[in-house]
Amino acid sequence: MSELSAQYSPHEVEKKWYTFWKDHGYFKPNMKNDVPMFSIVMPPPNVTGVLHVGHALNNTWQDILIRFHRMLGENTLWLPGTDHAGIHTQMKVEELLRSRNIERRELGRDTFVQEVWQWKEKYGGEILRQVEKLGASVDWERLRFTMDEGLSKAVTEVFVRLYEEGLIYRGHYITNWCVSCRTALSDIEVEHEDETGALTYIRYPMADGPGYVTVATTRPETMLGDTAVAVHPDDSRWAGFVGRQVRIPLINRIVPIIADTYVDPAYGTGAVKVTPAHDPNDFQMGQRHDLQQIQVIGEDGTMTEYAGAYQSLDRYETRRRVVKDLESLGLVEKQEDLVHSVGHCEKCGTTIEPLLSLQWFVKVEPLARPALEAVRRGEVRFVPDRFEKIYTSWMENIRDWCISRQIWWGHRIPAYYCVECESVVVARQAPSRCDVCGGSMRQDDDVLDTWFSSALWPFSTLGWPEKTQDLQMFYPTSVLSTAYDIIFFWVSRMIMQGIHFTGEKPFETVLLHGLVRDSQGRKMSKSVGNGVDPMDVIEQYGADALRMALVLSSAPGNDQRYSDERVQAASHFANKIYNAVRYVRINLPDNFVPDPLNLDTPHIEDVWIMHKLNQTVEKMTNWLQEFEFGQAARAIYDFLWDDYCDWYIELTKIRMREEPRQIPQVLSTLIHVAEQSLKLLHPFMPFVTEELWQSLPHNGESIMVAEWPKPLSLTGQDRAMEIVGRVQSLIRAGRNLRAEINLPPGQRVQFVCVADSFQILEDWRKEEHAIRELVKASTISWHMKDEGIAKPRHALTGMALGGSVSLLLEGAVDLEKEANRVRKLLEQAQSELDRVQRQLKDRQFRERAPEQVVAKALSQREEFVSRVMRLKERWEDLQ
RNA sequence: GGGCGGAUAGCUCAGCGGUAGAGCACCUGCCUUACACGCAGGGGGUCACAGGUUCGAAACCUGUUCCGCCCA
Repeated sequence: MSELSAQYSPHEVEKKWYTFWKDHGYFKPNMKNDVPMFSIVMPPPNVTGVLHVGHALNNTWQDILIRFHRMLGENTLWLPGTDHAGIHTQMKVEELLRSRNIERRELGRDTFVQEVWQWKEKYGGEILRQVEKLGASVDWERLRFTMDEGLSKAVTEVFVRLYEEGLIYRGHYITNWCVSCRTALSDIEVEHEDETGALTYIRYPMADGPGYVTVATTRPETMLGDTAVAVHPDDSRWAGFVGRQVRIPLINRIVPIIADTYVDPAYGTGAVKVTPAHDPNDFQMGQRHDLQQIQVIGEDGTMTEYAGAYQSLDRYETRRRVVKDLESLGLVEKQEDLVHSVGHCEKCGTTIEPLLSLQWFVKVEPLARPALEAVRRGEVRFVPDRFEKIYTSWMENIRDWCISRQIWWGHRIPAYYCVECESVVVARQAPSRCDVCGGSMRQDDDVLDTWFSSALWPFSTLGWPEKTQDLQMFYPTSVLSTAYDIIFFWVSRMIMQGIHFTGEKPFETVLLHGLVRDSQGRKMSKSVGNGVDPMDVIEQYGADALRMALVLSSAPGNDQRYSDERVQAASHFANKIYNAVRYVRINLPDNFVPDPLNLDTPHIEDVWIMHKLNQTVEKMTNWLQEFEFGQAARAIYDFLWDDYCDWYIELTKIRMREEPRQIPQVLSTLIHVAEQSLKLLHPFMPFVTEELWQSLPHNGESIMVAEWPKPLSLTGQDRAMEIVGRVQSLIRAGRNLRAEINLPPGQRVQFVCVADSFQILEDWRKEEHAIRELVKASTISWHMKDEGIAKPRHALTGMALGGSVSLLLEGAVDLEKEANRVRKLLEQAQSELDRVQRQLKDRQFRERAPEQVVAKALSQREEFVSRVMRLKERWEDLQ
């Protein structure tokens, strides 16, 4: 990049370094056995997807961890990959085909699946290219896809073993059916939303006498499939009715009245209609009472032949007609508005139809028990830990998992049925003939839930069921970083399958991030159109800025809002450090070789900045280990901007001018601190830090494989902090006085400084040059407080730590105004003094407060006492 | 109905036992040869409410109100 440019432009830089890193193989683990291991498997995004801001945040977090641990010298693996996303991908390709007027069923299964593969090869890499743009330092040689040969083998292996262990079974049960996707879904793929519906009270005439039973329902159309009416056995209102029969109107079926404790007597009339084929609770009642199951709604959401006159009508049309027809028979008692929870398909939003069908299930409870234990014992740790409770309560009430999906794209279920005798074989290899009768075998048409293969991701990607070197080396993985909304879908299932099949937990830490919302706090969504495309942001501000902005406003488990201003601020930060390094380089003679740092007789300013750097190193190392990325980012941001740029660099300008002999020492410190802080910043902003690190004298090929900074041992750092602290305070007070009367920055004026002690006077005078330049003084006269110097009346006086400073300017000072200003300062100081006095007079405080707190109060008292005195004197002088 | 999270400066958020912080926005003055994507200075907050614990509470405990999420 151009030497002269005063502005940092990220684009060419980011592209250049990613290629450099990749070509040098830095993304690969070092495969050393004698160093700690650190591994992450990337949560695989959908192949069909494009990167959203949530991915950007998650991948930034992972990259921070990976780069940090890599710089610590650990054997570090970040494994990338994508997920085949069964239903989603199938829908997408179907849509594409439809635009060419082709229906999936016309093509046939094999051709369609080929189409999807072609689509995947062509477009499926898009999201990975975006991950690259973000700067993710993943090992591309280990890229995996859930439908790769090896991973598919793992899926078959797991299915067969679970089946053999009796943990997978097939049966007719009520499942959540999406009439639009035409497939069964698991319970957690259903999203519940409150909707206003009508509660219809329907009279079922008694079949064996006069009268009727009134039942209430929100789904009147299901009455066509009713096979009983149920009441609570203890409900006295209905005591005489149990065992009698009613006639279901419209369909004219005679059904019994049964007693079941499931019925809530407080709800509706206390009598409920029972539709075993269309409601999960009714299904169970049906099992208990051996009721008939009559399916009146079909897979496509229209009525079946069992719906009589309503056959082929849409389910909602049927609802309207049934109510109308019942009304004309005088059988609708009333309709009430009712807000109730309605299930919707997570993928397409269609209202779920509970339907009786033949599906495969995983018996989850035996798998859940050890998974629950592992978390309870702390082998798997959630960050933040409150999510452990959410995990636990879900796992404790776990229900069986419907895993078959009536689609074509995915892992086909390795179950084979004999065409002749209907025997079932579940096997790793397709059997050629039926064992029982020798008939030919047909494979199950369905595929597995995508989450079934995702559950194996931490070990299938490393080669399981083979005992590969990768599996031995990198499993269990170190951290799984993901959003809290897929704890049930994914995290819990990985823990279950991981423990069951490898005998070990799949990861040590589950690190959870929140949702990235839009600037108004709304969830980003395609339909609202409020989504932010990270690629646009990168285009505008660079990946570093996006990363830094996301990290600065994130905390584990918390939602955050995306804001463009934050990204802007982060890009300004990139520009700031670019210019700081530019300053260093401009001052660097050709072929300058930094001196080894002189830590024996160092300059106070150097010790000060080195100590501040040490503190930053310590804080950041701790915070990164605790996954507090936001805190760590803030620490380096503040250090570089406030301490390094605003103070240290400004001080070096003066020192290099006033004390040319020190130039090599100054430059060496400037370079050292820049280099170390670039390393600290590197996990957050990899590109700009590499660019700048390379442009300074350095050892090694790349900052990304440089060593993570350690605190350097120093001497005299406490004194340096004290002195520089006082100097800063004095300079701020002096500048404040100038601003008070709007002095032009260039105009030099006289200052008088009065110290509370000789020590302080000495300390100030050590930094006399710096003070003079930074307050733009023409001259400064230095005094001790009791010297009895002539006190100039035409002055502005301000308070600093350890003394006071006065600006002398004949004619520019309004004495009355100054007296008022001093009085205000005095009042302030007095009230602060009172507060500390009060505290120190309290015996309880002196006895119970920690030593440091009392010491601090004591020194504050000292400071305020003398400040009050100084201000009093000054005020009297002005009278 | 159960559980969880949030309520702090105009906005977005950090702090989570020792005198209230940042970024942006606002006001004043500056193109001071690293940076105007900047510098210096400034204004602005009974830290939702009510009790309690403590020498000391924005922070810990209890309850209340509002907002959001998850589960049933």
